[in-house]
Amino acid sequence: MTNQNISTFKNHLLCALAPEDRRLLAPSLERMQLNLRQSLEKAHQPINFVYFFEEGLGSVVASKEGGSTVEVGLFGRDGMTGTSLVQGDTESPFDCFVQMGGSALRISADNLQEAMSQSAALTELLMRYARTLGIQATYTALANGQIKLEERLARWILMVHDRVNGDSFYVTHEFLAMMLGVRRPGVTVALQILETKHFIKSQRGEILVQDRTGLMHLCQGTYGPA
Amino acid sequence: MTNQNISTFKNHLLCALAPEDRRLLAPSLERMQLNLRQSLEKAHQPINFVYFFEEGLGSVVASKEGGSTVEVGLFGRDGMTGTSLVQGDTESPFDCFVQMGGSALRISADNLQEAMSQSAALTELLMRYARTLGIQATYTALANGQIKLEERLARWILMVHDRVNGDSFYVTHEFLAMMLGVRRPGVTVALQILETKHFIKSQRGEILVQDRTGLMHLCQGTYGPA
DNA sequence: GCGACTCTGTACCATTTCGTACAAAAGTTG
DNA sequence: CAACTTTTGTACGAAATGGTACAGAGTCGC
Repeated sequence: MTNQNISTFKNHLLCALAPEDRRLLAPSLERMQLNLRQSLEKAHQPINFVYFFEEGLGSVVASKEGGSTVEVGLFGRDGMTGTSLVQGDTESPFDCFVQMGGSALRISADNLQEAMSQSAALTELLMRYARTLGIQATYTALANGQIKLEERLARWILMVHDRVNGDSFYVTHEFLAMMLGVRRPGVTVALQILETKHFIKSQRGEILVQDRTGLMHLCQGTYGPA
Repeated sequence: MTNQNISTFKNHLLCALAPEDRRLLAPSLERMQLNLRQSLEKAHQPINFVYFFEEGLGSVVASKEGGSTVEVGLFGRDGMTGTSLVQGDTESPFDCFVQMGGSALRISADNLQEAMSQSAALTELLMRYARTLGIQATYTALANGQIKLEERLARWILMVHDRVNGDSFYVTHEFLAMMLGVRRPGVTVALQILETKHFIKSQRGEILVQDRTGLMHLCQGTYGPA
């Protein structure tokens, strides 16, 4: 990667690498713009590139026959796509796309695998992240099975808030409904409830987080061990 | 492990090992009886032993504050406990217990880690299984969010059927309700629906699978890519 | 065989969520 | 500003699920 000061990676994974591992990856990394809704992985299709997010959000979504979907993974500059690859598979059973635009450093699957074969520390770091994302999905299974829409919404808002600059972000009810796999008017009402409790402020296309603690309590431990 | 013909492992993972990897593990393996409801891992506590199931079923369950639970992982002789350990952690955020009694070969965490450090093939095999279990949990997230109780029940029955000898197995509505995280009478009614459709026969404490294909269709693709 | 216990079937009402439709509000474009 | 699009708010009945209670059926131990 040209002209990149390797000590200034914005991606947390790249940041956590030892200098020699950074040097190992750097030449293969290429900065890419992430456009809203851009597909990063398609279910059951070979993964060609892996993206280390710098800015923006990515979603992993699972869908049932008939098309309805739920988000099962969410990441920003704390993470990456392609954890399937990291875990030794060539593809994922789920789709992955850009939920909020931004930028990422991407690397080809081949180059990543090559680098992993050369550095156990790199492999271990990425494996650990793959595990983290898996645990997140497992908590999502718990949340989907056990808590109410308004509580799942609180959980989702927290997860996004963690991965975004500042206390507000932009998203429509329609989109939220897709991610949670619920009815759009249901989201509208649930947001009103959270607003009534003064946990958030919600305007057209925007959500402002006001009380993280309140949101946390709503999640009843499904937010994860964090 | 004494008196164990290493070519006759009943556990699919152990079975899939190359002879030298079997020889590596065999001395550390110890056959244990698995008693109903026995705890194999406790959330957020160090894992001391890993169990390769030969007979019986194990469940990974997640619970929210207040105690209600959902099953997020299910395995039999196809799998093992301790995938967290395999993935480099010392503990899991979820509980694991024996759902149907049987037997397992167990190994201490230390011995397993030692063996993994000596055999890349062993490590890769167990990693692959850890990934499989993660994917199963992710499909559970999809199922919990998108399909109805009677359909989730169908999915659960299929998963158990895959891991059990014969077409019938023993389980109470109460227990099923716990695993699915729903109300007990809801299970009773859902089972009646499946029975009406002639997909299963249900008697006191027993479920007999009659039509896998029918059950599969009900799952709407949440059963997994299988 | 009797009593105790476990498991299942059923009922009732409350709550949550769905499907759908439509109107109001906010933004965009010409 | 007018027309159009997008987003949000609201309403209504239907379906799914929850909480709870209780009766009947099956099983077990004595």
